[in-house]
Amino acid sequence: MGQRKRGDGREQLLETALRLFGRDGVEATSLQDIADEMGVTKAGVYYHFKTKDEIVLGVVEPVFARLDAILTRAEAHRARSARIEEFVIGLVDLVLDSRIRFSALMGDPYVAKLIEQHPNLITWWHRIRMLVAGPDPDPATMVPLLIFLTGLGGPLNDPQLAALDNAVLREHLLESGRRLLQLRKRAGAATPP
Amino acid sequence: MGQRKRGDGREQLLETALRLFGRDGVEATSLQDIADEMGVTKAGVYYHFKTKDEIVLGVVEPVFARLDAILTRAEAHRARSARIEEFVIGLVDLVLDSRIRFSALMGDPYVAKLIEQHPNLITWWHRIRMLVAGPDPDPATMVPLLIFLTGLGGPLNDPQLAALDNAVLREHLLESGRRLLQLRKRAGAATPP
DNA sequence: GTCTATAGAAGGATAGAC
DNA sequence: GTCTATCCTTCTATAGAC
Repeated sequence: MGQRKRGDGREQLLETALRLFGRDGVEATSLQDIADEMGVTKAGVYYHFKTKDEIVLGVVEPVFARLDAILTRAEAHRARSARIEEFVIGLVDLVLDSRIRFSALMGDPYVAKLIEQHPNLITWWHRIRMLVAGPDPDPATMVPLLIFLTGLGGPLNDPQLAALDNAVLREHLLESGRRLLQLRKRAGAATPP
Repeated sequence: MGQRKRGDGREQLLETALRLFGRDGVEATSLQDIADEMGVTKAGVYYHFKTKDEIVLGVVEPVFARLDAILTRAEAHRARSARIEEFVIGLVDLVLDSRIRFSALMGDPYVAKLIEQHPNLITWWHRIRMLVAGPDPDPATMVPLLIFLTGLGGPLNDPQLAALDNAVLREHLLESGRRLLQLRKRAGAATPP
């Protein structure tokens, strides 16, 4: 008890912030904008968060938490191709779930600088690198990987594609990932001998 | 005569602005920042451009001009695959030439809003769409295209990859584009009967 | 938990001297 | 073509009442 489940002020604020960050960019979104959108005043926002950076971190951290879970699951596989496939699937689902353009947020300069200042948030990139490219990454692997990672958010910015059914969009994103990283259609079950 | 060739104030300013925009994002780059970087004052900047938007347009327009040329060349081909191949090659070269991360700038929210206000700049997207996907675009074509377009800038943000030789990086970018858009290795000359 | 009020810095933009 | 000086707005952030 003592724990409200929804509209929990803080949670609602983070949702609002995420929406505005995704639409206008972090730098262009002022605390005033967030306050207006929620129908409160700026001081009301400062009750929940001491600084703007704290809000941005609050928005970004859940994404990294899921990324961490995805990596842990992928790293458990023995075969490299299975690891990559698991990673791609997890990433696509992450992007689809938090539709608020994953990579637009991740590509945001404001967020990038914040991440640089938080060593524990930098680690995820090393882990992805290791997972996909191994200890000695070569450009032939890294270039497609980075295009996929950076490009994943692109289709969601297009109104027509964003309107697509989640399942349909998911298949197309997965197919693109498979093509880029050269995975066969299915790692496990399919095509029996 | 009467036309200075370099350090032409205006040109030098645009170069500086492009560098800062690419590094920190447009919104986070103030006219003060640009002035400081050039060793002049804010008012000095305002002599060359009446508003910040004018500077951003000045930075963006050359890119669109080249994009326009690329599209015109690609549209001249009869076969669809040849059109796409020509487009991919042109785009990769554009990104490599103006290394200042093409898609980071294009993905910038500030730039996006400016473009929306300039009808003649919106056209390019319709042309690409038509070129690659035809009059009735389907998701199976659009999703990979958007991933490629959005993701092209990714590798250039990675210090290790950005340090690569232009020719090497070019080949990897082209290969990624071919995989995503499913082009065979060469459209014309190669593999004779 | 939300408000009013305000401080203090930084932003875009202009006027006018040199 | 560049400067000083200034204006107005908006920004982050804080203090203190309700």
